[in-house]
Amino acid sequence: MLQVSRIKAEKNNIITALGKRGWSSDRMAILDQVIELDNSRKSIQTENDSYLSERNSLSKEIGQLFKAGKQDEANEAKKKVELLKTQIAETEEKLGRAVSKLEELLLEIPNIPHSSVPAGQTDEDNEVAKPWSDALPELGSEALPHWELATKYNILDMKLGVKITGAGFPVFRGKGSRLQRALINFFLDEASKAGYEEIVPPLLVNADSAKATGQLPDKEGQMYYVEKDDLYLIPTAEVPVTNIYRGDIVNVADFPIKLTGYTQCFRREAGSYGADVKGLNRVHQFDKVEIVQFQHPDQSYIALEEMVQHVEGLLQKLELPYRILRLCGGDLSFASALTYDLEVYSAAQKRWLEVSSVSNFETFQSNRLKLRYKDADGKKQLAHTLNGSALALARIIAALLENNQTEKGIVIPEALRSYTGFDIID
RNA sequence: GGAGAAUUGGCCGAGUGGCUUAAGGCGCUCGCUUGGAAAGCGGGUAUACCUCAAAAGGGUAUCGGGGGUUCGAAUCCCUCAUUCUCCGCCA
Repeated sequence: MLQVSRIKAEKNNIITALGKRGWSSDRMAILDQVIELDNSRKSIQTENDSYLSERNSLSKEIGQLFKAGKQDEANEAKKKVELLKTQIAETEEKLGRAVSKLEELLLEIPNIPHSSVPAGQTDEDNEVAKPWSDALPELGSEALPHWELATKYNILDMKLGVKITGAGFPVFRGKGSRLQRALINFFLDEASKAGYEEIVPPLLVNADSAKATGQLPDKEGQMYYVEKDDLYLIPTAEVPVTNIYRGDIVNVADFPIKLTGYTQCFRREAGSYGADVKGLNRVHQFDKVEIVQFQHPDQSYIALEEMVQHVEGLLQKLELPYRILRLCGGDLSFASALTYDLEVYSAAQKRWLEVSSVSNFETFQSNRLKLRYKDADGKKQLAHTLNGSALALARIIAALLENNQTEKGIVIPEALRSYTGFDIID
């Protein structure tokens, strides 16, 4: 959520920036609506505060009059307050309406893209920030996609998931299960080495948390919801981990705050079926290690690069061909100012699979979180938040299975062998 | 799940309708004092919003959350949440 003060101060910049996201000039009218509504909100509040102030001083007077035994004067004053109360009820209702309408409008405005974000509408327009310079792996014609390899080696059973739960809930078994666990431990160890504190958060969150990181109201249909307890299953560890600092005022000296967490992630992905989402390409439940940083605004873009490098390091150790995309304005998520997607080449499917998305949200999330720090002058400022997948398992496994298939079986990359305890799946 | 008790500032804690501008203490911080330190003494020490060109100052709200009663609520009522004790169930 953008701050109203920023919309007022930087309206023209914001118009340019939203243009990058493909906003038409009609939609830009919302900015003026916000400014106008905020001005009227202020004048209503000023009015209301003066009524409240009057009521408070009259009430005090009444108390003193009663004590002095001046019943008549006291009753006179009571009548005045009686009138004021009607007035207050009216202005308070107006104020409440203005505040909620303002918030409604603000929730419709996405984050301002960073200056380096390329213009463009769709994923076709994303910029390849770092291409894969070597030759892409070529497999023979007998190469199998991961869902067939999974059956061949009995390490993953999608049909069993259908029986137990429904479509999109994979069941890993045997070496597939071990591989899963190995990757989780590998990713967490690497994050710890990079200075991230490990967190095991709750997998269900309340509405306040979901709202603070932007899942509500924007992506309500994306989350599984437990009605009886009014809780949401997390779509990513970002939600509970980022909310650790909701409402906090931290010390500048605490920056950078670096957290990592492994969780299972649950996404309804309503209405998506077809070849693109076959096997592990898109599932309702998957495992992911997430990295999160809270940063001083001056440092956040340095941190973003560092996070991308961390994820690159993981892919290098797993010996997977990857490329890095800088998302264009149209493909950028609602809350993000700058996002790098890391994609891994899946040799059997002959396509790039997104395995990580690393973003700087600047103050967009922290404004909802109310996460602040005190600057050198003791003034409170919003912190910057960043997060990235490091990494999402399902698609990594898909790529590992496909790219590493040989006649003898699926070869486990060197870096993982101490975690898996075996070097081939056969 | 049932019964009872509780929730006050960074922390402890007083406060049963107007004397609260939330006492007192601890912590933190600044100053005085000192050769230096401790002790002592004095000051400061929540958040959001409004007002003000800015600062200073002023106003409003917040005593777990929400709602209500009242001229007036930390205090009374309703409701929800959380914590503790006991019972039940349980990996």
